[in-house]
Amino acid sequence: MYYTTTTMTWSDGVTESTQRPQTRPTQLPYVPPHLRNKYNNGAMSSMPTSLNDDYANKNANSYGFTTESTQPPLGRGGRGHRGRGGGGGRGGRGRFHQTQEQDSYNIASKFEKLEVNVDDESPESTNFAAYDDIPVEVSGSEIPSPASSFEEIDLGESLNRNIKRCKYVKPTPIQRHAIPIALAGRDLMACAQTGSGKTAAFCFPIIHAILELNRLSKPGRVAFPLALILSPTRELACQIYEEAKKFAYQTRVRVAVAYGGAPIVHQLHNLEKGVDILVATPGRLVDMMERAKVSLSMIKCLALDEADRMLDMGFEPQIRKIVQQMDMPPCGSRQTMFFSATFPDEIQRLASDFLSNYIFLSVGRVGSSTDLIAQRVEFVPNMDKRNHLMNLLRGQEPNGTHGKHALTLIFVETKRGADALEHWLSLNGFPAIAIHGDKVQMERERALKSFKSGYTPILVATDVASRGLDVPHVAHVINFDLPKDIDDYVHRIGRTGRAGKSGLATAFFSDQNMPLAKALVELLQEANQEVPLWLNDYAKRASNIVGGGRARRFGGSKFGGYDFRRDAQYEIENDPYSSTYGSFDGTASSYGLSNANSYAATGVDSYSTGSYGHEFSHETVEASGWD
DNA sequence: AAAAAAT
Repeated sequence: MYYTTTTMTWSDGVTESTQRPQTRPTQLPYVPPHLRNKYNNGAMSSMPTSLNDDYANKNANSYGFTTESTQPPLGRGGRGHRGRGGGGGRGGRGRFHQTQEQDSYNIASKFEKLEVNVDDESPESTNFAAYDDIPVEVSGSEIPSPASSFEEIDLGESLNRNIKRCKYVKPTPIQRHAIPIALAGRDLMACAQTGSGKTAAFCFPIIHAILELNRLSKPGRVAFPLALILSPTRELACQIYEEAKKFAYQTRVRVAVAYGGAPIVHQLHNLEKGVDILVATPGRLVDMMERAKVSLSMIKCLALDEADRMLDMGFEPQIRKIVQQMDMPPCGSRQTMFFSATFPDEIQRLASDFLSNYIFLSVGRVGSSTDLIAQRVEFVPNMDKRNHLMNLLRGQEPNGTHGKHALTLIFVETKRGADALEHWLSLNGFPAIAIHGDKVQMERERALKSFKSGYTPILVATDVASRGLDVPHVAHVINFDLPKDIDDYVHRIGRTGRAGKSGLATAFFSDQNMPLAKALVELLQEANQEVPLWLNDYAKRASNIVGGGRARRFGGSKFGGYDFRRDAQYEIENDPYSSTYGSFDGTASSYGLSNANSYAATGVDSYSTGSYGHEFSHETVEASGWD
């Protein structure tokens, strides 16, 4: 139906500088519980509920926000809307789907630095043509129209200036779609490969909204950030922080970062100067909140990067604590945005607890964006891995792939394994360095810097480096040990082939990786990669052993390009209270805003037809090639 | 059994 593919060229704004204060291990002052003051929670009743009331009023998607003053708040913690699950009853109710055509893009390939540290990378190898055929999937109610240019978006004078400074000429696909959604104040679940401009996609609207609020944070003992961005690793938090600072340059919007492993006093000192946007890892943030140094009571916007990691078993309790058990405004009276390259069903289900009537957006699924990455899988028994690796590395030396502009990233399973392999490579004359979570933060950052600069063009890493990290010039990702989870594989190989450049990913498959075989085969097929015969055999055997796994329904989670709500019919049938769809029908009526009304009220009527306004049907699902 | 994230 509306499933169209398109031509585009782009390159993301590659972040280069990571100028951070040097970290020194210091003793942190212990704060006994009775001194950990409770912050007062009031004084926000006069605050607008949406970051973007102004925008919301101009758009078709304001309900739930602009109506806040006269309407009850949306369901708290995502449970509220489920209570209304019984309402409605149309076939395919509350489900919608659309795909849109893209224009061609022409983006300056380099991010101009506003700071020191100039790295003379050139875009000569950027493969623009490889970004043809980027499919975009959007589902949700009343979807804002995508923007084709930054002029059209018009984020205001100072932001426009920064966009020019960054040499962003045209928005990337994720930016085209996500920015209007975010500006409309809507909640969002977005799938896109990191390195596709995601950070800018949520930073620009956040900064814009804060400027519109015209209520910048003042210095004080307790920081009241207006926006919170969460990251699963410290390095990624730093990276986002650096980018956000560039975007907020000369806007008077203050950005601060909070992460562990570095002395908290510096971070606290920075907070006291006033914070509008706080970028944080969960642990340190909780620490600061318990010390009553940060209150989330003023949060208007919450963004989670690498959201699927943030909601996995290890992280979920911390996220729930931050989002649901502290003083953060409830779901529905804040704006919430999730970004990730992969979004498994279970995680989508969890995430929907934190979202209110959200839009699902997926840009660039595997068949398109990872054509840039040539994937190879080789059968290598554990015993032979080191020798095999050495041959591989020797083989790429003559090609000049060992130079500054061609880095090799090797993933291993364990921290000990990372150290061991680093040591062994060094012994054999390969300039390698390891990064993992057992190193102190300073070593981690030093390793990353050494790798980025090409001083040690081989980085041996655990999954600490698998997500979000943007290192230009990674030409080769080697999965020395394959991960257990196919999504981790996706994130790992995503460290290469970035910014429109091509990359190579080699995996060493051993007997232990049997459980991964099936998913790996599916992934390779979807990415138009050659599937070794032996791997196919493994996949068949594995699927017999593992028990015919339909664990990942429709294989849909691979590149996240699949709104799990489409499968909700199962739950609707079985249990009306578990329906995620109740909110859509329910919201419109309980808020007294029919679609027609809201369109009329906002003067946006072009969405009500065809490609934008319609609900998605089985027809469109089939047309889009799933099932 | 493993990695990440607070001290």
